[in-house]
Amino acid sequence: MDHARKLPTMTDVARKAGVSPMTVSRALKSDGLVSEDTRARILKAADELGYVLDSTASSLRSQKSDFVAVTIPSINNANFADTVGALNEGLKPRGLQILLGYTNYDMHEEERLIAQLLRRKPLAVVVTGGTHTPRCRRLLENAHVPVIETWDLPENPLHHVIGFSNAQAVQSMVDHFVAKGLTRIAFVGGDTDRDTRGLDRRRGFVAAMQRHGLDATRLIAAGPPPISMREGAEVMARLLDTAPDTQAVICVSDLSAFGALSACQRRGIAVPGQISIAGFGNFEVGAICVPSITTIDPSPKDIGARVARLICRVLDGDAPEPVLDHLAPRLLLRESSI
Amino acid sequence: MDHARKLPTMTDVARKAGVSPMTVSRALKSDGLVSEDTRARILKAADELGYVLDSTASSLRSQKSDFVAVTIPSINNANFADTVGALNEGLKPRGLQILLGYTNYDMHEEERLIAQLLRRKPLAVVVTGGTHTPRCRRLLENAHVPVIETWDLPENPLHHVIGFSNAQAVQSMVDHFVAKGLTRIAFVGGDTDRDTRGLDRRRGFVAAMQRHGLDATRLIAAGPPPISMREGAEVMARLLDTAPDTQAVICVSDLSAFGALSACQRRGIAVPGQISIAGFGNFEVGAICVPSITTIDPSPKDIGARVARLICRVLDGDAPEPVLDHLAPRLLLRESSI
DNA sequence: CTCCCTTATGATAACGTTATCATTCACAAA
DNA sequence: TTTGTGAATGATAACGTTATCATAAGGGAG
Repeated sequence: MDHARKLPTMTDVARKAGVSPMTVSRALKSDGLVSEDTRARILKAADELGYVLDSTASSLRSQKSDFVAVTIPSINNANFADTVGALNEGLKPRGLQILLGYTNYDMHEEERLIAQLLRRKPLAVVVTGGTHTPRCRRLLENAHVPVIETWDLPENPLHHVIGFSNAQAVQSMVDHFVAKGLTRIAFVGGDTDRDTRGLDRRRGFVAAMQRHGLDATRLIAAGPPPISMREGAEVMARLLDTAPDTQAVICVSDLSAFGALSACQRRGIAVPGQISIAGFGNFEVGAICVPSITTIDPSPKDIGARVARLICRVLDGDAPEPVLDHLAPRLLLRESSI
Repeated sequence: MDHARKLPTMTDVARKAGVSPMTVSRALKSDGLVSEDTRARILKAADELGYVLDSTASSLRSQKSDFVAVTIPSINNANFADTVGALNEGLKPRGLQILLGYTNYDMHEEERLIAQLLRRKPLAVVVTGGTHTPRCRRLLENAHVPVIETWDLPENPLHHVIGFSNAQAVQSMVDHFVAKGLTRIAFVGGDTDRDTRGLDRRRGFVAAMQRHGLDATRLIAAGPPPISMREGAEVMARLLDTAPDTQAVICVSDLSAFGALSACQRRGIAVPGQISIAGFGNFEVGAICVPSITTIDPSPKDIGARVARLICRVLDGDAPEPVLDHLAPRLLLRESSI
């Protein structure tokens, strides 16, 4: 491509249409303050020149961007993707553009990313989770921008929160199994502090088991996040070897739960006949597979839609108080558990 | 948050550090032309003020952004997510920022998106697929920016191409089944022109069947894209009712293939005993499920990595000629097919 | 016919940074 | 001593747009 050639500017359009640049600016943003035939002439000139507005200059002069910065742990996770997708849909009518970053489940990467994203002067910042490095918190506080923490209930919220308690959700799953008479329950998930949501789920498991006076030591580490189907299968195989009397397995996500289910199928272990399996996240695979997998639905799209609505409210000057939107994920009982 | 307060600028940092703004600018980008103690003083002042560089102003003045615009059909597709993830990794060392947009498998939405993204003056534009609206093509040509089409082999490339022939890949799958002695083969996929890659796969199926002198009319429409596991299951149920003598099913993606497999399992149909199933994309679910699903691996991460490398080369002034990187997806034979 | 108000347009300056050229100073070579 | 060289820093202007204020033309009320 010819990099050398200079792109046409508003001044070029103005000259061609026989008006001032200011009138071009007004015409392009449908100000209503331009006569119809002038506007038509300008649009025609712009089209013929192949003119494209320079958002950079526009943002600099008007001192406002149309960016919303968003960080998620991984792009390749249907839950977070659903949240971002719904957020994107909700922001589209306003012409807002998402600036997406992946932290790779790493708080320091999040810090680096936030520092980079803040340079664009986003209108709002949406982060996944409520645990951040001190410098990351400082950066966000200094930015004087609305911040929304999601997928979690932080102890010390930075600002707005739209999330749920991961620990509580898993406790409800434990309660359900215990009510069914199961006592030898294992938890499959990560044990590093990288995936804080995963750790919260694990904590919820331990707390609930202890509350019921049950042994909470069947904790199977599955390595660093993301914990995929493959890790779920490997870990389940290990569990079947070391603790074959296990009655139920709660997995940190539906993906690892599906892997666990596959491992059982390969060994001819009946699910839920011999062992019950549950996941987290209501991924599609868990609804379609045979048997379908009991899970907890955190409504990722709902989170995204709510974030979008909150951002719109804030931009309208509404919502002066920090919002705390505490969601309650639903338990979905399916075929994989008795 | 306090929106009113003005954020500190380079001038504020300069005043505090007792230097000129120009020196601050140099110090912040590690120009090497600033003495060590001056730089230290400046960084300290910047930190104390909570200063964050304004990329908008920087881009405007230097007339170059650090954006790479990327459009993909859907955020919630592990294949495209893998490509974007690898692309992101490859661009990170250069400090480039991906500007991501979702076309929702709609060429007109792609056009709208490209028009919006070009306003940021991206350094390069990466699109999925090789079919675009005329205006979209015009926009990209006028932008004087390197364009890379991926996941496809366009007939009339805009510029660079890093992709493969979807039709050819499916033909190799048909050839494999025919070599195994199967003749009554069905294709499950969309029939709208929205998902052009899906249509190409369908065309490849028809062409290969005809080449073998076989009946190519077992084409099962699965509605508009994205075609998910659920649609795969529904369509398979329909196929088992209407054409129970089908020996093999090739699905437009592993997701629909997994849905088809589940439908068979619910009906007690043996896979591959009674019917063989194949997918496309090498999604994780197909590798883990029981039986694992025969598929074609388009190496999404490889595509992303290659795109990143090409962009870096172009930015280095290398690669004056349009690059045509023709990849050859591999056939992965698994348990779901004889 | 004047006055005021509305509508359409223009002139000017400014957003925060950096490209570019200019200057200063120290120090080595002649 | 003069001259040359390089390193460190500063002064100025410019990137393309739009906020703001100013102006001109038209039209109805008095």
